[in-house]
Amino acid sequence: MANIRDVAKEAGVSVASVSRYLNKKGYISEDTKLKIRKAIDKLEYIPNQVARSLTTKQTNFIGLIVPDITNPFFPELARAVEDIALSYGYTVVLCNSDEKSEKEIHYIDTLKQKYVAGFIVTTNQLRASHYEDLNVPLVALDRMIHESIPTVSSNNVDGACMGTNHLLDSGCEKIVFMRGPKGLGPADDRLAGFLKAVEGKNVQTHIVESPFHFGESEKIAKKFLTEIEGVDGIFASTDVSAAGALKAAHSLGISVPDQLQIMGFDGISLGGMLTPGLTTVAQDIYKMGALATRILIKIIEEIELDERVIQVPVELVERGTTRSVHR
Amino acid sequence: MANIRDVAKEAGVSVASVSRYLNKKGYISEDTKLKIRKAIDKLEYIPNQVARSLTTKQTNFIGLIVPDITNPFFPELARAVEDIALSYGYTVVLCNSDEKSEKEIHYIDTLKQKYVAGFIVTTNQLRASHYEDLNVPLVALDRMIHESIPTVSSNNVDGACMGTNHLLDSGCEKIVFMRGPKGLGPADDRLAGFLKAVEGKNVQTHIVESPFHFGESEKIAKKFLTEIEGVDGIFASTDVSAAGALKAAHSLGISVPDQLQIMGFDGISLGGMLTPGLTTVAQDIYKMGALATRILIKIIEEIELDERVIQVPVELVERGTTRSVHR
DNA sequence: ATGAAAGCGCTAACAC
DNA sequence: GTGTTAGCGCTTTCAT
Repeated sequence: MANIRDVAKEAGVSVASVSRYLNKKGYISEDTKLKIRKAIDKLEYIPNQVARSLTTKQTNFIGLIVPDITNPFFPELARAVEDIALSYGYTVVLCNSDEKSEKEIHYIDTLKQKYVAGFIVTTNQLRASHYEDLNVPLVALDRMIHESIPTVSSNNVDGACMGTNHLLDSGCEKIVFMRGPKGLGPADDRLAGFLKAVEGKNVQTHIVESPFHFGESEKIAKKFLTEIEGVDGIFASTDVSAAGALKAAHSLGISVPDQLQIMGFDGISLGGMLTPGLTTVAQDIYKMGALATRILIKIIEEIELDERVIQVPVELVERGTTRSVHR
Repeated sequence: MANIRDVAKEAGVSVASVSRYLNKKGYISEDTKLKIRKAIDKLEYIPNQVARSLTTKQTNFIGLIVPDITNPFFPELARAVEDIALSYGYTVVLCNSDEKSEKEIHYIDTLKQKYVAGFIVTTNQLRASHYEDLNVPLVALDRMIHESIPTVSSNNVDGACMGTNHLLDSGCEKIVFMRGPKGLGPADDRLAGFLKAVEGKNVQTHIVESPFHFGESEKIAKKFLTEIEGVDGIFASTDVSAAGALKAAHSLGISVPDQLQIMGFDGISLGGMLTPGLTTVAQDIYKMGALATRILIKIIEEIELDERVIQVPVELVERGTTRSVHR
């Protein structure tokens, strides 16, 4: 493996020139450029990133922290992040925090020590102060951590409104809203949107808390579907929860969408795999990931940001768990 | 941020002693150990991994290469790998090759350059020679790359046999086997198991090729379900494919399991989310990931391996897409 | 425009 | 046992 010194020798120039050439910094004559290029080709030289990092205190790694890799929403997001990162020459390190703050801290510490270029964080187990002290480029994705940190998320309030209205338009009169964990940004916002949409309307509503987890959601849905009489609509804060609710309905012999309509939120591909297909408020997952990554890279490369907080619009995807409004 | 020199000075010893202490190499007296420990505590010293890597040419990163992060099988595998890796002090870099050999090469090159400790590869876009030249610890997971490379996989042949027999026992007389991509180890093995199981039995069989992708599988299943008369059983090589087949059946108004029984292979949690629940040949995904990681770490740390090729047993999980044998 | 040389923080020979 | 010191491969002042 050739190193920069070999290249310099081969080209008959100094290592400093080679370094300048590599980093496109400072002036070098066309002539030496050519010589260096030739030497690099000949020796098949590849710069050693580790050595470089030691001086620059930076790598081209981007840390992506997700709370639950087995929730399909996050792999879909990760894919987008990875795509964009790759196209800019960055490599993403996917870290699954399992919703545990120790793991999150561990990853942040480890990666920071390794001079990661920045983080994209889709979780918020930690207090905002923890991130603020970080002193490494950071963008929050899906969930806002703190106003001072650039954030890309969906318009959760509007999305939840939209979903609720669709349920209302389809004739629901007794809706259970399965809210996500308290204190979780998107979960709170979706609840807010729901409440806003039902306010003053002629509907009975119940709010039930449920984690973003299939099995739990199924259990919880089964419970309230048996305990509460006449529920004809469920709005779950997440597609995974909606899937649980759908499963619960099936196992109770409740027919969807005839007796019960179900609305999800996320737009993950799981929704299309279920039967009936899940009607959902779809986020533009790819766009969210892509946007967050572009923003992070701008911060890393010290390019001015146009906006620090971006809300990506959502879209209603009608499938089989709701009755068509148009008939 | 204190460095090793600061610690040495604070403790009144040389940097070499501190280094020895850190790496538990060579002898140092209890006395200096104590002094060093104190200095480290006082200065809150954390060794710089990058500097360390520059000399040792090794990091504690493990590269995990998966072909498709949106296929839930791989996140579930990744979770296991990550768990174990973390417990041994390694950090996993999850790379999604998207089944493209360029991306796979890119990741391997990039990470190798960064002195990754080793790779766990669950894909095989590249020729075996590519991996052999790698000269970095490597284990193949789920798919065998080459006999010379330690491998952890499921017993795909037996699993497929088991699944087929269950279909046969449940009364299937005309089975379509949806085989995975040709040349893909597990796909070929599962087909082999199927063929072995049906051999000499009184069944009609059709082999259809389908990628491990929901949408494609659905389309393909729809096609053969309309074209081939009287199919009463489908064995899909993957749960995701099975999910596609189930969806196809539903949309054609074919009732499962009464008219058509479906068997999957993988045991991912998606199977339980569907209605009816997917009967499947379940791999012990967590165990596979854990085993592969332990083996890789042994190779990295130059600990003797007991076995180089491990087949993890599979298990039949009966859910609703097949009729119970026991009635 | 180009080169010499001093680091970056650590490891590992080698000497004592 | 412990210390000195020469790298690891690169970047970056500072001269020239």
